Amino acid sequence: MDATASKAQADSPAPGLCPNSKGPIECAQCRVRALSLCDALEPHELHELDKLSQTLSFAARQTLFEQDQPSDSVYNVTAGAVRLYKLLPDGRRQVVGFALPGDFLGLAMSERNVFCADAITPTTACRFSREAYSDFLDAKPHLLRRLHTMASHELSLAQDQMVILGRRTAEERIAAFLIGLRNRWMRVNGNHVHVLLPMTRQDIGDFLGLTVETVSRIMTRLAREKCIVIVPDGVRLLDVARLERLAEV
Amino acid sequence: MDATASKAQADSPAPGLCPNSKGPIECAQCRVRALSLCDALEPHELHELDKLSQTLSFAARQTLFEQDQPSDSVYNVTAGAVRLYKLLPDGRRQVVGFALPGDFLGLAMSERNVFCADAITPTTACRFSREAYSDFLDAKPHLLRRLHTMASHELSLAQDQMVILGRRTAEERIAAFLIGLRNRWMRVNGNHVHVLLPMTRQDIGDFLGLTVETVSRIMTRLAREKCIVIVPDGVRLLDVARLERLAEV
DNA sequence: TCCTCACATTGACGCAGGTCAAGTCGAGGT
DNA sequence: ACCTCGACTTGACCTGCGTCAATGTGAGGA
Repeated sequence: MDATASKAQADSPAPGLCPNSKGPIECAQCRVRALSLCDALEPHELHELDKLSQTLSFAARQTLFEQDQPSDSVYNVTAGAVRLYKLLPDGRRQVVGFALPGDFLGLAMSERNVFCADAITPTTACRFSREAYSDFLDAKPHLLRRLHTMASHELSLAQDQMVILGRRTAEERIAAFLIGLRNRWMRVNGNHVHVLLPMTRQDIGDFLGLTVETVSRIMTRLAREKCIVIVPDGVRLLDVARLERLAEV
Repeated sequence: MDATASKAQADSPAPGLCPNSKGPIECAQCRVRALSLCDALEPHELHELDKLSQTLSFAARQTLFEQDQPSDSVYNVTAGAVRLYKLLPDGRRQVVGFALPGDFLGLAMSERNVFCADAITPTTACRFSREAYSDFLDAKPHLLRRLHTMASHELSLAQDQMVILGRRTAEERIAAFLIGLRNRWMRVNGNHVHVLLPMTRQDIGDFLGLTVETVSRIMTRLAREKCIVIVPDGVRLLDVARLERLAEV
């Protein structure tokens, strides 16, 4: 995850990005292609795409883009983890999602970003200018179709999250979060029980509509009840069946 | 709103629809066209669309479609109001949205419905078979683009709702709901202060993650504080500025 | 090696909103 | 005119989670 390149960048919200100007990785060799939008493309199209994209590295905490700013780019996350959140005027925060490798940021199709995005861990992403991306889409209706399918899927996930936030207890929220994240990591690294949690408890709380303290208490309780084990970089799931029962849609 | 036709139908979840088989209204004359997906079409395309669609009437409480059932149709609501909701196994309910005239149901692009939809008031809607609709889309990339823009917008609204559910007080939720609904009705009927509430308090509660009692109490309080007036079919907004401050972002 | 600082955990206590229980009101049916 | 039934309101009480405060922990820096 290219720590040295990331290290060179300021740990500030100022976007001091570090273009690798299309380093060693070509779209055709991309590790996360099968997970992402680009999977809809033919080899010759991937080559076109190569020329439009730029590989960037972000240090932990570095901003990809900020809410309400003009949205001039779209991104495909290739490594690391990104948190997406909205801020209220008084500082309350709602995390609307976490982007993992293979996830696409730029479904929004609006002039300005509707949320902030910043790297949780050192992260690499493919950047496309919105203009080039839009032209490319116009030329490839099947890509647009795939994009629309992805947006529909996102919408459905957002609605599931509405159920979680509106109608579930703290314990159910944590269970749903762990199961959901496990299923997403499985696509990336295949692991069924070891769930990486690169985000802080605060991030989890802001995603689930809970406080840090509640997240911590519930996780401790689940651990005490032998449902999970808390490990340095995440949790190991012991009783997946019980968690799934709690998370049950 | 064709009460007699609706009346003939069972007040049950069984879909006993009443096709008007394209009665008096042609797409070109449709009152809600400017608000809806179809606005992206040329006159000759509207004529094509006519042949694919079917106008249906639904009685209050009648089901348009149910969660997890195969999704064989998409709808464009032309009159009335529809509630969209998800059910948890234990009966808890989360309303994920309300569809008003001009709204499109069928962005989901999935094999099965991801939520239930039923009419709140007598409702009319244009129905398209998903197959015909999908073929039509394939032939009209600009329509797909418009659809994708709509889906993106929906996604953004769903994320706003996540903020409401995760990080706002009961009073702020009600204020945001009233302001949001006012803005939507304005597009339909132009009224700035009279907000129709065809849905029950229970529906509002299930949308905002509150109980009926809390919805009722907060509305009474806002009325006592001369912020709104509760009228038989909805509310009249007296202090829009204050509501907007409460609802802020 | 020790210091620092952000993150995490834990405990004591408070309150917004949930729960339970009466009413009130109004539209439809007979 | 009366009855019914669902929607709405209101009050009294309770509780899950938030708040506040103290403490633990471990990675990075001097």
